[in-house]
Amino acid sequence: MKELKENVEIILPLNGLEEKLKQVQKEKRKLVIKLGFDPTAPDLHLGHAVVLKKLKQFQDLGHQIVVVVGSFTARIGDPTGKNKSRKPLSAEVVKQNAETYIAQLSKVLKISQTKIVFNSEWLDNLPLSDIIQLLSRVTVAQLMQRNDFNKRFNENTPIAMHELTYPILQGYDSVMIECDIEMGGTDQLFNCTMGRQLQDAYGISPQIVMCMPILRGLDGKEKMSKSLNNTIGLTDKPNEMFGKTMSIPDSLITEYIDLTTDFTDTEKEKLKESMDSGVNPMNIKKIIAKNIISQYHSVSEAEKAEQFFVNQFQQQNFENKSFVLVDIKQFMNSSFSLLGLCCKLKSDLSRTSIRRLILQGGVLVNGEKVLNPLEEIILEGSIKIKIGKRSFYELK
RNA sequence: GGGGGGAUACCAAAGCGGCCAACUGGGACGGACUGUAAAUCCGUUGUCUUAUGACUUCGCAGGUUCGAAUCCUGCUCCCCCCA
Repeated sequence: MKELKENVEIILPLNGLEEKLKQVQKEKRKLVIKLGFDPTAPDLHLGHAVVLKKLKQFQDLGHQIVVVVGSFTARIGDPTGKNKSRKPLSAEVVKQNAETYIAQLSKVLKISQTKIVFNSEWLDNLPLSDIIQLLSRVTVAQLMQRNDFNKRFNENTPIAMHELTYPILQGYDSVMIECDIEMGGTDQLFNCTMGRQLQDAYGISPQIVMCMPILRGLDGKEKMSKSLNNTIGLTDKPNEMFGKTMSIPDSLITEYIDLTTDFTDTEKEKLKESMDSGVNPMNIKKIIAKNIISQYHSVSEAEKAEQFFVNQFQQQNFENKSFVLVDIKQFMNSSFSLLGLCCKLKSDLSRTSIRRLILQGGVLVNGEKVLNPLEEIILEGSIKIKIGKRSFYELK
C-alpha cells in the first residue's frame, strides 16, 4: 500500500483506495484502472512515464489496466486555451497514432495484459437525446471551476462550446468502462472528478482519482510537453537522453530523482543526501541519466552514452570527438569558402545564420577557431569541422 | 441586429509618416567562464555567393505621398460590450 501511494500527489477520496481494494476483494475481482489519451501526436516522454510507472505497479499486482484511446475526443482536444480548434482526425491517422502510442506504452506496461478501447465506439453514435441527458448532469458553474476555463473566461479569451464538453465526455468514458480508478497527472484532476460525478449519476460506484505530479521539462519551469519542446522522449536515442538529462537545471535534480528513476527509496535518499553534502550536481545528473537510459534502453547503452557525453562535450580533445563522416569527393572540383562549405554541411540553417556563427567563433576547423567566413578551405586529406556546439563533421 | 477594439518577426508585446529590419521580454543560438548541454556574464537573433551593398517583411488587396508598420479605401479573420 505504501508503495502504491508513493509519489501520488492527489487521491480522491482520501481513503478511497483502501476501500476500493476491500470492495473488489469481496467481489473477487480485480481493479479496473483507466488511463485516457488522445491519439494526436503520440510521442510519450518521461512526464507520461510518471503515470505509466504507477500503472505498472498495479498491473504487477494483477489489476486490469484499460487504456482509453480518445479517438472521438481527440477532435476536441483537451482545452488548454492554447490549441486552436482541431481538425477531425481521419480514422487512419487515429489508428496509426494509436499503434505508435501502444508500442511506446510497451516500454513500461505489459501490453498483452492491457486492454485497449476506443471511445468513438460509444461516442460516435450517441443520440442527441442521450447527449442532452448527459449534459444535464453538469452545471456551467461546475465547468467554470476548471482552472483554464475560469482563467480564459475572466481574461475574455474565447471558449468554444464544444470545449466545454471535453471533460464531460471524458467522464462518460469512465461510465462506459465502469472503472474503479482513473489515473492521470494532476492537470487531469478536474476531468477525473467529472468521471466520478457522472458515474454516480448513472448509478455506478464512483471511481477513485489518482493524480501523479506533473514532471517539469528541460527548461525547469513548464511542465514537460511536446509542444513546449522540453521533453525527454521514451524513444529518444541513448545519447540524446543523456545529454538532455544533463541539461536540466540543477534545481530540478530532486524532482527527477523521485519521478524518473527506478531507484529504491533508500537509494533515492542516499542520492539526495550526497547532493546536500556537496557532491557535484553534475555527477548526480550523470547517475540519473544512466538510470533513465537503463530503463528504456539497457545498462550497457547507458554506459556508452555516458562515455560519449564525456568525450564529446566535456573533454577538450578535439581530435577524439566522434565525427559524422562526409565523403569529400562530392565537393571536389570546386573551391570553397568556409561559409560555403558549412552551408553544404548544415543545409537546414540559412547562409546568414551560418555567417553569424562563424563570426561569433562557433566554427572550428581542425581544432582551430576560424573567424573569417571567406577563408578558403583546401579540400585534401582529412578536414574536421565543428559547427556550433553539437555538430561535428569529418570530410574525407 | 447595434456599437467598440484588434491583427507586427518563433511567441508575447512596443511603434502610429522619414533616425524601422523595426524598442522590450521570453525562447533559440554563439562566446566567456566553469563543476555540466547547470548557474552566471556578454553578444547575436529577416534573407541574400563577396556586403559603410542589395532584396523581402508589420492580416490581404489597392491608393495618397519624394517617402508608410504608421494616413485613406475595400476585403478577410478575431475579440469585447449592448440587444
